[in-house]
Amino acid sequence: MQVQGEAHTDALFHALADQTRRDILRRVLTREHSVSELAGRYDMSFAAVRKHVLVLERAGFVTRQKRGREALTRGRPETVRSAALLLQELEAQWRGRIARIDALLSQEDAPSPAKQTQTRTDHSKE
Amino acid sequence: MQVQGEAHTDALFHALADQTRRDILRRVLTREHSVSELAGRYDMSFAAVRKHVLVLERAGFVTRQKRGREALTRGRPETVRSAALLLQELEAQWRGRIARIDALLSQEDAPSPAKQTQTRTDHSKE
DNA sequence: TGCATATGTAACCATTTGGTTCTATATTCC
DNA sequence: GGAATATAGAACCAAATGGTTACATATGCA
Repeated sequence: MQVQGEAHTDALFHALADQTRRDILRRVLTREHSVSELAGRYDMSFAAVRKHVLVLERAGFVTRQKRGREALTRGRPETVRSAALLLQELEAQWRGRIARIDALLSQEDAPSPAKQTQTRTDHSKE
Repeated sequence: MQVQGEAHTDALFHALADQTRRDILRRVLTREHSVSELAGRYDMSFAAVRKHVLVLERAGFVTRQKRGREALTRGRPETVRSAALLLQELEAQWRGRIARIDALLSQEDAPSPAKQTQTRTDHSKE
């Protein structure tokens, strides 16, 4: 259970909001790559690719481990899963709304006690 | 079935990479809100909130519908789900790797032809 | 030892982002 | 009609982003 905080969530989705980084992440989830090996795949400098890897690392999507003169990068599937869970919670938010609507409807079907139905309710806050 | 393209995926995750936008999205998934109603909740100008809503709209997370003088914003759960699916595909990428490793291992268990086994692969963590 | 490779880091630059204020337009209501 | 409300949009600004080049350091190897 992590609770990581909103700033970390920002970092998570920011890291995913770039095609190159998503591509790197795909590769390193499949197997380890050194930065220069990754850099060879893209039409940009080594330094640019290294920065992308850093962004992924700060977000927790990859870990790096020095191995001789190279630094091997590998993806962390747990972090991918945690991001997926965040989105599933968002979906749940919506389902909650549907559930509330259903509840209201079945309440109407029922013999309805003297309860003044008052469906407006204006939840101006929350 | 969408296939939306990488630029759209950038927009999807970029939209999610901001706490205020995630919060707005949660609210409008629960029920419709006008922009000014949303603006009332945050410590920033109406114009700033309106821009956030625009970002969500361009990414396809919300739709807006003019209703008299106000523009009601509501969340689109399909888009949330499609983003969640993208992450699940990433996870699948990783599972594919595991499947390949398993295949290699069971190949070893088998009477193993003259194949030079080469178990390197270094699972240093996990 | 000395050279080639792999990485780390800094300085720099253009563009984008996330906010502001101000102004304009549309709609509701008295 | 005219005031109040809701949205739209422009101009502006500081900070972050995504790239570059240049240089420094560390490791492997002939």
